[in-house]
Amino acid sequence: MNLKQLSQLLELSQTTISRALNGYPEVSEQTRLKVVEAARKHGYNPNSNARKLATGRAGSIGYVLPVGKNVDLDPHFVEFLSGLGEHALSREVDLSLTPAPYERETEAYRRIAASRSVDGVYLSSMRNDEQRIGLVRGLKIPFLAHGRALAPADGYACVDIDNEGAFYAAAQLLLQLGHRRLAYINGDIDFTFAVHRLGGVTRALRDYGLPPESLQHHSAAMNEENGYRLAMTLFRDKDAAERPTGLLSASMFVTLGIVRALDQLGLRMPDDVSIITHDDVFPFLKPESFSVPLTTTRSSIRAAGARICERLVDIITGVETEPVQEIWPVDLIVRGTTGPVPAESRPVRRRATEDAPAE
Amino acid sequence: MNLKQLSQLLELSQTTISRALNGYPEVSEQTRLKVVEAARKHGYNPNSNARKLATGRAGSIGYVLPVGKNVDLDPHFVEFLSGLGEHALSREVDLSLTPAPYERETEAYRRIAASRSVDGVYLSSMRNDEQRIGLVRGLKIPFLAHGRALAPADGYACVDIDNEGAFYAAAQLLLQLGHRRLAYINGDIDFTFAVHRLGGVTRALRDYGLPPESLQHHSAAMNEENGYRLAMTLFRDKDAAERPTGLLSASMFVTLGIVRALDQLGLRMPDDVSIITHDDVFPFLKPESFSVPLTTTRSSIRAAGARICERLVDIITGVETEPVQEIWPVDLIVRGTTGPVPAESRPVRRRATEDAPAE
DNA sequence: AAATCAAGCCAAAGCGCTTTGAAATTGACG
DNA sequence: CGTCAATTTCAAAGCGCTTTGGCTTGATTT
Repeated sequence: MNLKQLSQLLELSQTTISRALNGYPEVSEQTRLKVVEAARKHGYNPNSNARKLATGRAGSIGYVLPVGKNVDLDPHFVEFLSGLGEHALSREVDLSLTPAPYERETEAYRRIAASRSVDGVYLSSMRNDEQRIGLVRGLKIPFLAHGRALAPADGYACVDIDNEGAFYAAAQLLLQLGHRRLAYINGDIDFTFAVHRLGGVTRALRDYGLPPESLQHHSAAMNEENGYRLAMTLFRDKDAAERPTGLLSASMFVTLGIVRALDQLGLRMPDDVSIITHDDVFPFLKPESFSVPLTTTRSSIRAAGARICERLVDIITGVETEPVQEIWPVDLIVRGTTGPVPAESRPVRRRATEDAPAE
Repeated sequence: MNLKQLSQLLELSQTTISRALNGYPEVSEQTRLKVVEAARKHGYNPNSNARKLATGRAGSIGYVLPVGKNVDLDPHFVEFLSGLGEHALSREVDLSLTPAPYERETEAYRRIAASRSVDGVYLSSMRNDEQRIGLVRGLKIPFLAHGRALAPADGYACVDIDNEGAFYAAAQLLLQLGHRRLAYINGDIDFTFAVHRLGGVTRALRDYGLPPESLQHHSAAMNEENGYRLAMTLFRDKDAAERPTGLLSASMFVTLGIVRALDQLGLRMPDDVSIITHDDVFPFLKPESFSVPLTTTRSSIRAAGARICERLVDIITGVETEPVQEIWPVDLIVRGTTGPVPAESRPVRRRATEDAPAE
């Protein structure tokens, strides 16, 4: 059943039917009711492709899905999607995923732009050498970034969490607890979130008068395996006086690996090592799900998904005009994996004030 | 730049351009080259909506994304998507996600069907009271199921793994190792995969002459929390003679919880308890990532995603006509969490043959 | 009673592509 | 040189919707 058939059935013009169904005022309430009723009864649904062609609006937002034999999507993507989907529902938009290998991303965006198959896109997993912002802007696709680029620094719309502040706070807590030998198992440093987080940690060190080299920093994909491997290099065969006492971890999957390594080495949290982990909020694995409940920096990626959908629709519909950079604060939640530095590891004091911040 | 403009530029008809670009034989190789070159140079890409309208083909496959405040997408969905996306790339199709709360699923499929926004859909998370197969068949949307329904038993196309066989094999191994007090922490029994798996376990018990009641069976959403909670009810305050010695787990997240509980209770794998876990293959958490490497039943959900894309496209294009039910075998991989039943738990033998299968 | 106006409806022109059926061009051949 | 078939190109008719601009009404104003 299409518009023409329905119009013949009701002995009304296609115009009137279309207007009645789309809520235009030029049609009497009486006819509208009749039309709506008939449409429902005969199961009429407008052909979305015809509508898209006529209006130029796609009614969907796009995402270029990175694929490849060795490309792993972020496991938190399901949570992000849940949030996005929940909001998309209320705005009646669909989500269109265009798969593309990293090397052919540009091409994918060009096709999306030229084919007008979506009204806007969101970008995520921002990299240090981010090219996409300039690209999609040039292609005139409305867009919203999840995360920030290093350059351009502003002038584009984004939603991001305060990664710098979060890890500043986390490092600060460790320092306040007396820890001086810190390590950070970071995510892939090609991504800006990892750079920002590292920046937060080093700023905290600086504030405490510690040189940046005092931090043992490792960068790798955020999975259990790397957590285990890097924790092993940090702690195996090290005696209490030299190994780190405060450890920052980029994700709970990483921390799973760290915990396995510590167990194996007979090190305990927080007695031997204090750990703070970033938690994107993942219902299948919670910070309480660890032998010792994790102290975390927490920010719901699901909420971010919902917000990104909301704002992207606003940008598309012209409700939001100025490019706002929305930075969310991150909670630091103290649970069981943080505690005072172990006695035998306390730095030898020369002056009584050495433990205090440098300023 | 649209088709008309390009045709004027080249002083050729729109017909010829369209044919040249789409590889029809009615155009000389010489003109085709000229056209393709000009299209590339001027960045011409056909408007996808116009094309969809004209051809009736959407060039995308659809999925109804379950959303809701308390709805959690399966974390393995990212892996499934990776596989799907990888194959979608080679077939040049996009993936369209239509969010819908569970109660309004039917409506979503109806809209998809009437609006012709996708060429076909795949269904997943098949439930016992599955309605969707009849629905989409009635709506004449080409479809492929990931997983099987209980009814109808056949007559529809699907890709599934041999859940029954996998858990038969797993239970059998435990029985062969002498375990007689088995427990199974299953996924939500509303889903058919959980029913099939339970069926496999009970069949194995039957083959060994054990009554179905001898299995302690728990069903719950597959996350760490439930794994911990249910393992606690199984093992806490139970002495060695009454607690289960063989345990089956529906997912690695569940097993994380089980392991935490066992650690806390001071029970060891495999000395006190043998465990077999189902592994969908998740790069962020591998069976080797446990203090004791997990014995698993393994089947790559990523491979399933790729295969489902492949077959769905075949179904849409008419290459596949008969509804094939494709059931993949599942590997049983023995690692460290399985071993012989502990001595003190061995059943008192009355006859020497009691350990052998009943048949 | 004529003039004005708003309300309600309609015909028709797009949107940008594919595809049908016919026309023009070419080359081969008697 | 005319004929026929094969090759290459084209004009035009859709695909199913939205939207512009105009046409009828019947009511209200002057």
